[in-house]
Amino acid sequence: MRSPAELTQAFRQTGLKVTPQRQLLFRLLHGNTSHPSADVLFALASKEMPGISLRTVYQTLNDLASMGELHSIDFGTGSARFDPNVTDHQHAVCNECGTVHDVHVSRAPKMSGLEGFDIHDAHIVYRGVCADCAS
Amino acid sequence: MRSPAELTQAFRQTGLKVTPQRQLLFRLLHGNTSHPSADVLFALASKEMPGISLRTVYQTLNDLASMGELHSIDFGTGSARFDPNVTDHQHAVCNECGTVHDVHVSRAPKMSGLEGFDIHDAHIVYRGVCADCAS
DNA sequence: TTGCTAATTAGCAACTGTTGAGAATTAAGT
DNA sequence: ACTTAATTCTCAACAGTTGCTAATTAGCAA
Ligand SMILES: [Mn+2]
Ligand SMILES: [Mn+2]
Ligand SMILES: [Zn+2]
Ligand SMILES: [Zn+2]
Repeated sequence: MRSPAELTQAFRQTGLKVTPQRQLLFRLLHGNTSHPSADVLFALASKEMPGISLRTVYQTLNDLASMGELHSIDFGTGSARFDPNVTDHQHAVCNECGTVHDVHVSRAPKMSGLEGFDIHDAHIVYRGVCADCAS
Repeated sequence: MRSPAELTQAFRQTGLKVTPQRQLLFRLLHGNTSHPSADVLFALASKEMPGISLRTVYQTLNDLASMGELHSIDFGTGSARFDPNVTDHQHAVCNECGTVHDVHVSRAPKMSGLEGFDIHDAHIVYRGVCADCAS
């Protein structure tokens, strides 16, 4: 995801308005590696801007996602997680605390057993126990 | 997933009863490679047994899953998909028609960027367009 | 075969995460 | 400042799944 300043330009160029609510979310998301849910972002945003609506949070997240600034990922944990890091990487999910960590694989694994399937994307999810929870 | 006959034994040994509803679901699931949702199974079951409850379908699926006979997989398509094939394999999901295909990878891909994470499971989801939808 | 009892079923309400709709507000170009 | 389309907020609706409970039933034992 680009910086709040760059996003401001991008939004205006697309005909989208830049509101205080959106600016706040730009700030909360930029460089955020915690893969927050909409709920968590709503809680964070509410601290700085009481009265902000959860609907607005969803709306902004959806806007960012459809602009390709954000990925919405469903790990099956009940709610979608949002990732401002749209560079190629994979994830490790802790079964104990639910945290999502960024990981990398050396090379995209080749698959077999399916002819003629045009792969657009491959996503690996590792599940297990993170270092913090192991102790 | 084991055969309906074997599941009958396994259920009784666990103190679970084997009802006509469950036997029907055993049959519908055994060897099924379509990764059906609860809804689809409910529709199939309803043809043979009108009046069967969606609740019962969920209950049986949950029982099978907690016995390890079935995997419940969330591909983010709105509803969980159930897979009676519990051997190690991966999946390819078509963005057009939503079908889920079984695929295999030659070797489990090593991840980097995270120390001390105890990996219990790695699941790869390939997304793209299947051969049928490409034409 | 019959009876007992705990498990199961069906039906429906409740729940969670997310989206739809619409009136009031506001960004931003003129 | 004025205009207007976009946005916000509120609240209802939605989908998938689970909780609850009275009525039914499987499976065991007598
Ligand atoms: Mn990430
Ligand atoms: Mn499969
Ligand atoms: Zn952990
Ligand atoms: Zn397809």
